[in-house]
Amino acid sequence: MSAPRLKLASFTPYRIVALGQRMSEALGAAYRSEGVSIPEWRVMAAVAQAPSVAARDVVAITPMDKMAVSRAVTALETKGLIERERGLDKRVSTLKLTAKGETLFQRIAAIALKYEEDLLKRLPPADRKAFLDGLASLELLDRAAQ
Amino acid sequence: MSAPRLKLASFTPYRIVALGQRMSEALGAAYRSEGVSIPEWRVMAAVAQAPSVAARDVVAITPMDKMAVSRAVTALETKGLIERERGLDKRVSTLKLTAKGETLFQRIAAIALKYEEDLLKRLPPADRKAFLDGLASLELLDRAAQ
DNA sequence: CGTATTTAGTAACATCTGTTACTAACGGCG
DNA sequence: CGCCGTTAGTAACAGATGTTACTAAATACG
Repeated sequence: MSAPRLKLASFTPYRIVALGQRMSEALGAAYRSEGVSIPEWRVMAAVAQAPSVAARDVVAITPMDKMAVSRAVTALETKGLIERERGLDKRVSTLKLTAKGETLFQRIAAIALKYEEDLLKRLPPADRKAFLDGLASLELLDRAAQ
Repeated sequence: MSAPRLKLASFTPYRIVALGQRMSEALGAAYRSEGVSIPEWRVMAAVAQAPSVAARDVVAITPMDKMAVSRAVTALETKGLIERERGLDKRVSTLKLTAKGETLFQRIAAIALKYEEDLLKRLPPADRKAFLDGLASLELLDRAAQ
């Protein structure tokens, strides 16, 4: 077989990245209109799903480095959406959403979940399962790769 | 049914974005070591697959805005990887890879294609097809959405 | 204990990216 | 031809992001 020539439109990693960017863009409208940036939204989501985590845990859970998390937390605190509490270990602060933050999170989450639902709903159930399974496999493989 | 609580790890758009980022990261090593940035690489790929395109076409083909393309083209020209040729319409320059650029492109493309192959190879053929079909559907749906 | 190493988080700087507004060139049409 | 709207590309600024190095606190261990 001839040397396959790389075409962007059929290069899987590129397609996934591009799709992800467009989804980010589409969802971004939901939280940008609420005055929340992407990294801030990620931190909110991470904290919402596991209250009282530390910033370091957010780094472990999300694809953000610790500086990005630090900045997002500072911004969220300024906006009154998140609280830090210093614990025994004086280096770490545990994070949780304020009431205001929780309300905002729920509002954005509802939009996000609806978006996901609309997207998946149009794939026939069998295809949907196949796709999600494939996604899971790639997540593992990619994580394993070098 | 209860209000589904958003969890990052099971939120499809997030998973796709995160996977894309990790793939970008993994592939990024290939061209960063050659002194080429992501936007530059995208421009090279776009030009390689359709020589003599104009910058505006690159904008149409890739998820980059015209400023990003402009900067990448300037950088690539400085590095001697790409050439511009002013045509009849003096506003547009057609782009093509130099010999050096072509060589570099092929070297990076080989790594990229190998990466893709390794990734897909581990999905059973049926699953692979299902996944790629699903991906295609989502690309369409997302494009159609609002 | 007390010194050495590690860890959580941030400050400060450099670089990259997005936005707005501009210039030059083209095309339409009176 | 000559004005007007449009298009390709870039300059210049603002804001976001990555990188390096630092501080403070905790742990390791002789």
